[in-house]
Amino acid sequence: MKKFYVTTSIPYVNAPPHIGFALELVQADVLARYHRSLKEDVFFLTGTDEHGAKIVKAAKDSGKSLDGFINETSDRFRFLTRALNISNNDFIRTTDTIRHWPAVKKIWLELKGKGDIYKKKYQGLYCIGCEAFYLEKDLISGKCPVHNTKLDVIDEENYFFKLSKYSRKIRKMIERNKIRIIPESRKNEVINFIDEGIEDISFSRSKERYWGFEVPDDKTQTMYVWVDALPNYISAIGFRENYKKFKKLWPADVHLIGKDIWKFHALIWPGILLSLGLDLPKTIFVHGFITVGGQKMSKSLGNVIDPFVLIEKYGADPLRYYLLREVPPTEDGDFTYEKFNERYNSDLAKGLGNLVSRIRAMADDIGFKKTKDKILESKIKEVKKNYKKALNDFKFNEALRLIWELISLSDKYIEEEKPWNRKDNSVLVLGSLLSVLDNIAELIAPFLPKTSEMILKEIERDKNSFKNKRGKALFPRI
RNA sequence: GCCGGGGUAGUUCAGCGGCAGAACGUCGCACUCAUAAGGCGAAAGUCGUGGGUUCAACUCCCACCUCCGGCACCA
Repeated sequence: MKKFYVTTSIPYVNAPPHIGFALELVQADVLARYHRSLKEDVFFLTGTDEHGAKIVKAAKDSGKSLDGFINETSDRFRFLTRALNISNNDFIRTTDTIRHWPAVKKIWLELKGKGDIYKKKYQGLYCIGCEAFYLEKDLISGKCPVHNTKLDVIDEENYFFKLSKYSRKIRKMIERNKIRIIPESRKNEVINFIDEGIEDISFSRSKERYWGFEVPDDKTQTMYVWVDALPNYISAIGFRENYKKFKKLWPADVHLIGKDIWKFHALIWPGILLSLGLDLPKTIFVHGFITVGGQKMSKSLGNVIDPFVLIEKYGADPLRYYLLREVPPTEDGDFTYEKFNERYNSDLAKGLGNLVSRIRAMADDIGFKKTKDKILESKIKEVKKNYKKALNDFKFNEALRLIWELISLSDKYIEEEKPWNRKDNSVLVLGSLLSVLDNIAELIAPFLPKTSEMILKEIERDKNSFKNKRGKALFPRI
């Protein structure tokens, strides 16, 4: 049985989830559900990233205990997967000392054993307010861009990972599509980046300044985010722990990732894997951000879109539909309530919802005879072929567009055949239409799982009559 | 500054040598099974600007204008 291992990034729990992460979850979910429908053995992982100075600060600001804060925020992400009807098989947390920590520790020791981790003096400009290091070029007239204060020059010894040792090999793998990068345009970006010179990367911080796992055999240092967070993709599937599971699932088929941190996934992560002697992920899919009315979402602008509010009001499927149809898969996409309402009304209420409703009502009144219409069936075949191609290329919006062509054709067919005239062929026309609905339900299942089920239930039939009472509208007009 | 991607209908975008396309929105017509939904039709574009190549350019080449992204240790 073919396996399919798909992951999302693990969002940082310094703030509750916003609609941007909902996008990533939903995209990953379509892939997972689609590959399950192909009878592949799918494993879909998501989780949360919970270490770091910013988390400690966010917890302090919230007045909660650190544990309370991270548990609560991580739970919000877990709830989001439920609310969005995400079919993930697992949820990993980087503070998990049973599943995650042993793997990270082993990774550290193996990397060190390979001679790829070494100590080096590091000098940096540190802002106490931000609890972060700054580069000279990011300063505003020599001061912290956030606090406008002088920075401390800090000398410390950290552990570094020999990323430079692997950069040529990584470049080659990316260039030859051994790691396939979607969209293709990003490929140049990382190759360029590598060509500008790759330095070794710091894998630890001093304990006072960074909250995380302690470096083995060094009580003064904690592990820095890269060596802690990136390995979630293997710690969750039993790296050096559950040999059978790991062997089956690794390498990942797709890592979904936002455009802000994708480069680390294409660079540091392969570096770690090469050092460990493991295969590299097959595909890195990079999505864009959600803007709101063309503006970046931010707390200070007060325009952050809370996915829970939309789900509460309209349900998961309308939000899933919007994210998958309106947002270009690998570009930034815009969210406004106007656009959301427009999509909802024109595509879901007046399109799919109305089609189901009119077919069901007529079939109920007039009757139907199970059959297939040649023209409709050939369109279904064509749509299925292109749909498959679209999904292989991660073109979620295109796949949906194709399904909606089928919906539109069905409406035309009804108009031409006018089954409400109760002609001799009306029962055949309605039978054909019910067959189309079966297919539509199947095709939308990865995108709108709940709606798919509802359609199937709505048209569930037994020879000449329906089993169920006519339901209410799938998508009431807004 | 260097590298890369865009600028096509009111809007979002597709097309990338051979009569400018789709969807949504707008307007009109006819219908009534359906969620006042669906169908048919129309209006709507100097394809960023200027030059060049070609029988033919939105498409190829050059220059320019303009918007956006990347140029690592916040994640």
